[in-house]
Amino acid sequence: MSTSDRLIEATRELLWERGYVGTSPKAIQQHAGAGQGSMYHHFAGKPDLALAAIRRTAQELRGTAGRVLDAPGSAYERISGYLLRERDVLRGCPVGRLTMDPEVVASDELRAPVDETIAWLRGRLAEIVQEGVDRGEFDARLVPEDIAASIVATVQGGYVLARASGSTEAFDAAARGLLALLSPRTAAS
Amino acid sequence: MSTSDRLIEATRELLWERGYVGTSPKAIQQHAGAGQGSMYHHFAGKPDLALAAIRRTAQELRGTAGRVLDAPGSAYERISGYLLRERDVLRGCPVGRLTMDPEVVASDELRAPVDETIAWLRGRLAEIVQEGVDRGEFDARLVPEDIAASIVATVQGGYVLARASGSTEAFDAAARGLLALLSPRTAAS
DNA sequence: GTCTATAATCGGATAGAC
DNA sequence: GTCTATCCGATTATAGAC
Repeated sequence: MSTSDRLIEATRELLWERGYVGTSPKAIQQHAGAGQGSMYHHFAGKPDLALAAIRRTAQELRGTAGRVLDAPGSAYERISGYLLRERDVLRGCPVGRLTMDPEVVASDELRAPVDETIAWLRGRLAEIVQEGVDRGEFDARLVPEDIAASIVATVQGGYVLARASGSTEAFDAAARGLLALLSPRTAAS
Repeated sequence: MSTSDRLIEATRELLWERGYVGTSPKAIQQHAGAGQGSMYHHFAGKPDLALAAIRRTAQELRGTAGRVLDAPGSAYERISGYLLRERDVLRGCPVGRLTMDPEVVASDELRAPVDETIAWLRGRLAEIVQEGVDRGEFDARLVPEDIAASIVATVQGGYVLARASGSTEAFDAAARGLLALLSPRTAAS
C-alpha cells in the first residue's frame, strides 16, 4: 500500500471514529506512519485528504449496499437483507455520521459524496419497493419514495439509539419493528 | 439571566451546532459574554459545563415530547403528532446528535442523560403502541417495543437524511412513510 | 518523496490580583 | 465573582534541507 493510500485509509478510520472536527492532521500522520512533509506532499491539506477519504468510503458503501440490494429474492427479502445485514452497529455509519459534522455540512464539496450516496440508496430502495407493489407484495397505496426514506432513516436512527444505550439491541429492535410493519403477513391482517 | 445560566445556554447552543469536540471553552465564553475566570469560577471545566448543558437539554426535550405524547387522541394520532411536530429539522436533534460525539460516548457521565432521554422516549412510545394494540387500532402481532424503536429511529435518521441533502424534504418523507405503514387504513388493506 | 525546523493561533486550563 | 497573566501542548500549516 502506498503512502498516499495509507494516509487515506488512516483518515477514513479517524473520520469514522471521531468525525472531521475531531480528526487532526497529526493523528492521521501517526495512524498512517507518515511524516508531515509526506502528507503535505500528497495532499493540499486536511480538507483535500478528507475529501479523498470520504469519496472512497462512499464508494465502498455503495458497493456493499448494492450487492445486498441486487441479491435475488422478493422485495421484502431484499429489504430485510439490507436491514439485517451484518454491521458494526456501535461504530455507526461511516457516511451518515458525517452529516453531524458542522464543517462537512458547511462545505458543498465535502457534503456532496454524502448526499449522493444517501440519495442513491433512497432511489435504489424506492425501486425495490415499487417492484414489491407491482408484484402485489405491498399495499398499492404505499408511496415507494416515502417507504425508502423510512428504511434508510430507520438504519441511520438505529445507530443513534444503539450508541445512546451502548448496545446493539436498539438497532435490532428498530429493524424488526419496521420489517413487521412492512411484512406482507402482518400488513394483510 | 445569571452568568451561570448564560454559560449553560451558550454551551447548549454550541453543543447542538458543533458537538462536544467542536466546542471550545473560549467559544462558550464569547457566546455567553463571560470571561475565563468567570467560567472557571462557576464550573470545574468543559466536561462539567457540558454535563449541565446536556442535562438541561435532555430535560427540555422530555418536556416537549411529553406534552405531544400526552395529548388526547388515538394512539395513531399521538404518534403522528410526535412524528410531524414542528422541528428545526436541519439543526438535527440536540440530544441524538451527541451520540456521534466520541468524547460523549466515551464518558459514562456525559452519555447518561442522552441514554436516559432516549430510553424514556422509547418506553413512552411503547406504552402508546400497546394502547393502540389494546384498542384494536394496530395489529396485535406487533411488538410495541420494536415499533417504538422504529419510530424514534425514523426521527433520528430523518435528521441524517435531511442534513445530507440540505433539505427538510427527506425527513418528511421518512415520517410519512412510517405513518403510512402504521396507518390503520393502510394496514387493514 | 520524506525529514526537520519554525510559527501563529487555539485549547484547556491554573494563579493570583481586584 | 470577575479580570488579567501565564502556561504547555495541539492544530494546521510553510520552508527548506536531504
